[in-house]
Order: sequence, then structure tokens, then C-alpha cells
Amino acid sequence: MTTTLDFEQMLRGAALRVTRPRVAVLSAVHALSHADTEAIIGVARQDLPKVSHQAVYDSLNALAAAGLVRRIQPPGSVARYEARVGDNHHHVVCRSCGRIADVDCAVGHAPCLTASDDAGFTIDEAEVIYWGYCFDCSPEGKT
Amino acid sequence: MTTTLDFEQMLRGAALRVTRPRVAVLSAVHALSHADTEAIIGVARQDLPKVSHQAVYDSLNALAAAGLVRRIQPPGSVARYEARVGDNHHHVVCRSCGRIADVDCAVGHAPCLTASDDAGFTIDEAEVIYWGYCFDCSPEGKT
DNA sequence: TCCATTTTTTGGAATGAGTCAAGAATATGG
DNA sequence: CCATATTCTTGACTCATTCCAAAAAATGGA
Ligand SMILES: [Mn+2]
Ligand SMILES: [Mn+2]
Ligand SMILES: [Zn+2]
Ligand SMILES: [Zn+2]
Repeated sequence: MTTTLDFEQMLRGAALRVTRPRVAVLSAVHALSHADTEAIIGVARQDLPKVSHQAVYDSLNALAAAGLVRRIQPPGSVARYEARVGDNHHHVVCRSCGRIADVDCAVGHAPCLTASDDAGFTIDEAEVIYWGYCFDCSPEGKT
Repeated sequence: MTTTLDFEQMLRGAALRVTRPRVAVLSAVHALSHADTEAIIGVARQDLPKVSHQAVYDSLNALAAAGLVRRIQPPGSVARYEARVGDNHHHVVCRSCGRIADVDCAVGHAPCLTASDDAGFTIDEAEVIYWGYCFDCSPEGKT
């Protein structure tokens, strides 16, 4: 398990000031999986009851910009954050309940796909979202 | 070019009632490319000056649900709509100016990618968004 | 063509994720 | 411990989108 000291070191390693909101937010993102801001606020407030929602938004932006957390924004969902960074993995989203699961990337680094015609763009990332139904929501799962 | 009658037939073919807002919105989506709702309202009001924004939202939802238009929601952008449907094509988005261009799908039908591990989901679509910089925003383009 | 029924549109209010801004608090390096 | 820059708090605010109830329009049949 990761300790407060580890999170402080991660922040210093990213040249970010170590503040209690940032430690609490980074810890919350590590404790959760693909959580939205509201859930992160809730968990962060277990450690730091009075932290403002604005401080959480600011922290998440700083952490995401520094690459300590990853922000994903599946269409139709609010922003979500995860601690698994740097492996260019993808996601599968349930059309019914919104559940999100990780899908490993066969390549492991970006961009993992090449566009047939790049329309003059310089492409540095290929983001893949798989859509479907989770086990509970699929016809078979719904016994 | 596509005429009003064609749009009416498209609506009937999709079992949708033919209303002036829907015809105007469908026509506007055909006239534009990856347009957001505001732009569509503007063009629809050239034909139908008093159409409410709510009618446009409702029409877009009905058209998208019927498969007559496609809704794309790149992270960080409002919803956008296009008339090119059914070919499972993808998009490249400029990180700097938000410009969107089409990228043909080599497969042409969904799902065009297979997940290494589907986490128990029944996957029916793989949505790909290529991220990068358009010619104007790329270092080379910015002479 | 007129009616009855159902669906859609209107006009306005509400929602909610996220941002802005000014002053108070805090982290950091010396 | 101080000076300074950064961050946090508080509260207002934005803006895309949705909700709602009453009015209007589309449709299929008489
Ligand atoms: Mn993930
Ligand atoms: Mn397109
Ligand atoms: Zn599900
Ligand atoms: Zn650009």
C-alpha cells in the first residue's frame, strides 16, 4: 500500500508543491477507480473534511497536467480520474450503466494506431473507447 | 444536392414524424460538418427563424437515436453532429484549436477493433479519437 | 375535409459540472 | 523566521443541456 509519504514524494518528483489538498486528492484517486470529481471530493474529505471543491478541481488539474493522474472523459460522462498512468491503456464503457473497465493496449505506448489518412494532422495519441454492455447489463447477464 | 423532399423521406423512413424543425435541423446538419448545436440552431433559423433551441435539441436527439445523424462528443468539446453515418469512420482532433477531421476506418463497420481482454463486456463498437495538432497549429505549420 | 389522438414545440425555468476572482492561508528557499 | 510566490477558500457565475406545462401541429381514420 501507498503511504502519505509516498504521495508527497510523487508530488515533489513532479515539481508540485506538497499541500494537504493535493495529497488527499492524489490518495483518493489511488483509492478509487475511474472516479468522478464528486466521489473524489467525498473520499478526500475523509482525510481533510473542509477541503473546498475548488481545491479538488485545482488539484486534479495540477495532478493531471503533471501526469500523476490520468483524466478520461467518456462521451456522456463527467470527467473521471485514475492513478494508472503511462501505459496508454484503453477503456470499455457500458452503454447501460456507465461502468468503466480497463482494456490493456497491445502496443503500450502512444500513438498505438496509425490513421489511414491523417488529414495533415501530426498525431500523437490514439484514444480508443470500446462501447458495449457489461456482464450485468447484457442480455445474458440479466438472467 | 439534397432537397427538402429527400429529408422528409429520410424522416418517414426512420418512422419519425415530419415536422418543420426536424427538416430544418436535418438539413442544417447536412449543410455543416461536425457542427455544434449552436451552429445548427443558427443555420436552422435561416429556414425557420422562430424555431426554439429546445426544438433543435429534441430534433437532434431524435435524429441521432434514429441513426439519421451521428453525435460525437470529443472530450473537452460540446456535442457535435454530422450527416456521415453508417461507415464507422473516426476523427482526429487538434489539441490546440479543436478542429476536427474525418479519418476513414479501414474496416468500415463496428466494432473495428478487438479488445485484448473485454472484461466481461459485450463490445459492439470501438470508437477511436486521434489526438494531435492540425497543420495550422503544428510547429511546422506555424512558420 | 374534419376529428380525435398522439406527438412535438414553445417559452421559460432549472440543473449541474466546471470556472472565475479576490482575499486569506500556506509552502518553500534562504 | 521572513519574504515571496503559490495555493486555498468562499461565493458568485457560466453555459450546455434538460425539465416542465401549456399550446400547436402531425397523423390516421371517419
Ligand atoms: Mn483506466
Ligand atoms: Mn466525421
Ligand atoms: Zn452495465
Ligand atoms: Zn489546430
